[in-house]
Amino acid sequence: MTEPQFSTIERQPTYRLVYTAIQNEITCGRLKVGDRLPSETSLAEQFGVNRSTVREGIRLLEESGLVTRTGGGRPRVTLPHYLDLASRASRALVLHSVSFRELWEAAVVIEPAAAEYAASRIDDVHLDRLADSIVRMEDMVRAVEEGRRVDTDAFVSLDREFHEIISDSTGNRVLALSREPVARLFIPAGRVILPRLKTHRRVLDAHIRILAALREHDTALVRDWMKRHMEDFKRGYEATGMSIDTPLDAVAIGPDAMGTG
Amino acid sequence: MTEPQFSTIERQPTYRLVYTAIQNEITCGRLKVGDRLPSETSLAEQFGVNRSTVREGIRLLEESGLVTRTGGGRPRVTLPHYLDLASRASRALVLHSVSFRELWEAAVVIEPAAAEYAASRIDDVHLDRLADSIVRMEDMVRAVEEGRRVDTDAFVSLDREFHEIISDSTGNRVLALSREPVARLFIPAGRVILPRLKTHRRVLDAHIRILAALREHDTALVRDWMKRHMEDFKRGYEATGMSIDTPLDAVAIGPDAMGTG
DNA sequence: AACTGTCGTTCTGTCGGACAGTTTGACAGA
DNA sequence: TCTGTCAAACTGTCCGACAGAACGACAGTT
Repeated sequence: MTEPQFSTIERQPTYRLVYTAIQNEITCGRLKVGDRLPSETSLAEQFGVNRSTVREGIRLLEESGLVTRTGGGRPRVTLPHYLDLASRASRALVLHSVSFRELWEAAVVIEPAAAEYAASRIDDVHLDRLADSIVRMEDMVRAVEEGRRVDTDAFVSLDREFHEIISDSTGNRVLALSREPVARLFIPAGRVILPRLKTHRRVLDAHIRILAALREHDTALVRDWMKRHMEDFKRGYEATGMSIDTPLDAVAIGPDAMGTG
Repeated sequence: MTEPQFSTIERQPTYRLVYTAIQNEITCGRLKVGDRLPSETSLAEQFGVNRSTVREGIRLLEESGLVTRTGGGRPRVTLPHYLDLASRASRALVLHSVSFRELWEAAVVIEPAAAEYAASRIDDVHLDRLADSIVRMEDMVRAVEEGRRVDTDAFVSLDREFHEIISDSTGNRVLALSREPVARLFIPAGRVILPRLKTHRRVLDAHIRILAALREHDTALVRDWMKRHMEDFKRGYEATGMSIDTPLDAVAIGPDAMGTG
C-alpha cells in the first residue's frame, strides 16, 4: 500500500522541446511581437534537429497563439488575443456539458460588474458607439413589430456588440478575458429565445436604459439595470420551456461560438 | 475611396483541414473522450494526405487540449481542462502587460461572488478540506511568528488552495474558468507581499472568518469577508511601494504561473 | 512620384520513404 | 494472480525532394 510515490518521469519529445525553447524566446522578449520567426531550415540547423521536427514545434506555437502565419507566408510572433483563448474556453465548457445555470450565474456576476466599472470611466467615443448600436437595433425592432422577418443572428450580434463595447470601455482586460467565453455561450441561447418569444423590444429597452445611466456615470443605476437585463434573459430562457439545468448542447450551439481560429 | 470591400480569402493549409476534421469528430461525439486516435498511417490514408501532414494536424489538436499523448504512446482524446486554458490565459495577460489594478478589479468581483455561491451550497467534504487547509496554514503562521524561516511559495500555495476549494464548492465550472487565470496571476503578487510585510496572520484570520461564515451558510457574511480579504490584499500590494498601475512583469512572475502544459 | 510588371531567391507546404525504440496485447510460465 | 517473453503496430525522428507562394529588388509606364 505504502509504495513509494514516484513523480511521473517526463520525457519530452523533441518537437515539444523546440516549442518551449521558442516560447521562452518570446516570453523573455528576445523574439519580439511582429518579428518573423527564423526560417524552418535555419531553426532546424540551430537546434540540430530535422526540419519536420521544427515544423511540429511551430504547430504547437501556432495553436497556442504565440505565432500566426500571415496568409500562408512566414509566421510572425504575435500576442495571443482574448478571442482565440475565449473560443477555446467556450468549446471546453460545452464539451464539459456545463448548464445554462452555470453560465448565467457567471454572467449575472461579471456583466453588471463590468457595466459598473464602465460607468465611471466610459468616454464619449464609447458612448457614441453604444448609441449607434442602439439605433441599428431600433431599426430591427421596428421591423419585427411590423411583422417583417429579421435576421435573428444579426440581432444577437447586435446585442453582443452592445455588451462588448461596455466591456471594452472598462479598460480592464482581465475582466474582458473573464467575460468573453461567457458572452460567447450566450449567443446560442439568444438565438433560441428571440424568435420564440419576440423579446426584441425588451432587450432594446434595457439597452436604452443602460446607456442613459452610463451617460450619467451613475454606477449604481448602471449596475442595477444590467442586472435586471440579465435576469430578464434568464426568465426568457425559462419561458421557452428549456430547463436551465440541462447541459448546453454542442450541436445546438454550432461552430461559430466554438470558433476554431 | 469607395473600393468594394472584399473579405479576405482564406486558404486553409491541409494540416489545418485535418485539424478541423478531427476536431469535428470530437465535438460531434463520434470520437469519444478516452478513445485512442486512429493511427497516423490510417488517418493519412483516410484523408488521402501524407503522414507528416497528419502529424502537424495532430500537434494542433494536442496544443488545443483535445488530444493528449499518454507518455509517448498513442494519443487519446481528452477534454481540455481549465488548468491548461488558464495557464495560457494568464500568459496572454502578462504578455499584454496588464496591471495589478486590472487584475485586482476582476478578482474583487469574481472572488466574493464565488464565495457567496459557495456559501449556499458547500458540503461537509469541502468544509473539511477548508478546515484542513487552515490547520496547515496555522502551523506556518506560528512558525513565522516564532521567527523561523518558512517557505513563501508553500504559504502562497496554501492560500491559493483555500480559494480553489471555495471555487470548487460552487459547482459552477463557468465561474471557475473565469476565476482561474486571475487566481494564477495573484500568486506572484502574493510572493512579493508576504516576505516583506509578514501579513501571514492577517491572511489566516481572514480564512478563518470566511470558513466560519461558510459553515453558517451566511451568504452575505461570506461575501463581505471575502471582499475585505481582497481589499486587504490590495492594501498589502500598495504598502510594498509598488504602483498598482505598472504592468505585471513577465520576468518577476516566473514560469509556474504561466505554465507551458 | 506613384503604380505596374518582371524575375530570381527564399521559404513554406506537402510528399515519399526509412528506421530505431516503445508501447500494446496476447500468450506462456511460476 | 503475477511475471516474463515475443511479435506486431505505431510513434518519433530523420533524409531528401519539389511545386507554389511570398518577398524584394528593379525596371517600365503614366
